[in-house]
Amino acid sequence: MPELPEVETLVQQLKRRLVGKKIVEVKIVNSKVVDNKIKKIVPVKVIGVRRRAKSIIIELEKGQFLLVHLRMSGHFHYIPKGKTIEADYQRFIVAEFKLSDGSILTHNSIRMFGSMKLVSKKHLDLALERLGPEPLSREFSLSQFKEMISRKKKANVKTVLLDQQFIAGIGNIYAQEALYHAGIDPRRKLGELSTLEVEKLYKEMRRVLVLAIKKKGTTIESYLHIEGVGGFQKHLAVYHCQKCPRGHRLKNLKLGGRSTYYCSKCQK
DNA sequence: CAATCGTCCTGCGGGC
DNA sequence: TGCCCGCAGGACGATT
Repeated sequence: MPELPEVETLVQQLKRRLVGKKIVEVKIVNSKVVDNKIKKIVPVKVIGVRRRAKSIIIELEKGQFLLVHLRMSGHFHYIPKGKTIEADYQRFIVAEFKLSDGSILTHNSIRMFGSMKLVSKKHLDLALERLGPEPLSREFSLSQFKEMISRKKKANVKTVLLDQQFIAGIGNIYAQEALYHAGIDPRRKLGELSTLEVEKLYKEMRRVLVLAIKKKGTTIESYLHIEGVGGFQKHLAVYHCQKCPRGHRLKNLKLGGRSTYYCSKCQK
């Protein structure tokens, strides 16, 4: 489930492999996931690659952008010139991009949930305008977080962390991890959190995200980055775990329709 | 205003 | 053993 750290990892890796090259050929296998219009604009040069929330933005010449959302199971595979696509990566290909240096980028998706759209600057801005702040941006201060929390007193803390309009890029893994490390029960209402707890949540949320980026994300089930598997799954405290780091048996409940692991002893 | 539900999709695990 | 049901998950709109 690519969330902020997984998408950030992919963006850094894609940037190194795509920027300055041209996409010379496109093969679209699943046009429900990948916009057919991309075929009409090749050859086209890649200007930049960046991230906003869980979206990858590939900037092309002439004010065109590829807006990519991987949802749960999307990934990329890069094949240098002269190599062939390994059998593992031939499965679930939704699109293939041939680059000007002879390399190939495949976009794969198991669940076919994601999307890759060709958009103008205007449509890009429109698609991203409702997103909340980036938790790791310099502008996202503790005082801003406190102010945001004070505006939604009745909402529960875990659901709000998953709300992309509230804060952008956090998903089911990192919401649960941040809450565990902050010692906060996921069912708590925002209005009940003490100043100290809000500060702890702010700090732990950012710490967990930074560490997860350093480890190139969490590989559980299908996530892969371009160079292999992530490493953060070794650091998970609660997500998909039986016991917390202090050895307590974890509880699981549904919150906002999502499975939620937490420790009733460590999280109050 | 907050929470829940349905929708999109397919691999896989559980149960019979 | 084999098959079928239902769950999982992110975003978004509609509904409660």
